[in-house]
Amino acid sequence: MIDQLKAIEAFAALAQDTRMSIYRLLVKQASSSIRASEISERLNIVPSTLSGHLAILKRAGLLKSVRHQREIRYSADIEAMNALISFLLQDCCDGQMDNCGEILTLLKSPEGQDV
Amino acid sequence: MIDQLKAIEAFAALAQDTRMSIYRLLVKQASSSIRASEISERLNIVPSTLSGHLAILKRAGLLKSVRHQREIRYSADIEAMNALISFLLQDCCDGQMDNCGEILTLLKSPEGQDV
DNA sequence: TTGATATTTCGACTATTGTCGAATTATCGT
DNA sequence: ACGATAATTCGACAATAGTCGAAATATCAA
Repeated sequence: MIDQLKAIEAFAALAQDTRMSIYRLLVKQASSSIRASEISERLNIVPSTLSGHLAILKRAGLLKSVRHQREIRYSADIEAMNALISFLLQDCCDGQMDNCGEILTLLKSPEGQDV
Repeated sequence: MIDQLKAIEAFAALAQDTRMSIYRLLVKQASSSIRASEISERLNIVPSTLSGHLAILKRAGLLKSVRHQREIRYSADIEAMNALISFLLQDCCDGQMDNCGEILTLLKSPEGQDV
């Protein structure tokens, strides 16, 4: 299980508009990774700025990266998202998850739409 | 459904040690609320500092508060946590939630423990 | 090796954040 | 109305964060 420090680092990484956009772009693609330069073009972020944000997201454990020739390809780490959500829920209602039943019901539906 | 701006505000609220501790304390209690002064004592936060943090958490929609005589009682808004988690998952894997199946499996188990 | 492309590091700048003590506002009991 | 208690607002301070351009590093193609 993830600890509070690690969770805060991940939330901080997501609590910024540019980074959230990067992360969501990658989450959307799931397993298929994207070149840094393509992210730069698609979201209109200058390379040096992007590089900093990618480093923060990666240090927070939210992204994985693989060097592929001259490019570096990034992808979202879905397991990390998993761990983050679990952290939020872990002590929820002091273990009486019945109280949080609505969350589980919601999450079981495919789109995750609201009640 | 919550939008990115609102989600970022919530994540930013949670991305800070003192606030995360406050939030987790309240989430643990679920429905039962806690006096501000009690939070102050239990987490050792000076009142003015606590007040600022509570305001941030509340503006982010994560807390509810009720005045009760001279005291103000705070509680976690579980629906908001719900919405936040849904936001993270909403475009996950471009709707092919099969790819994120592990998350759902995990969340269906009572404690939310790791795989 | 040279030139081209992809990405990162560095330094500078401004803006935002977290903390506290002191003063203020709100509510109560008498 | 008065004094006591609960919580918030305000001002100051140091610390951190986000952005960019310029320079540096890494990898490839010829």
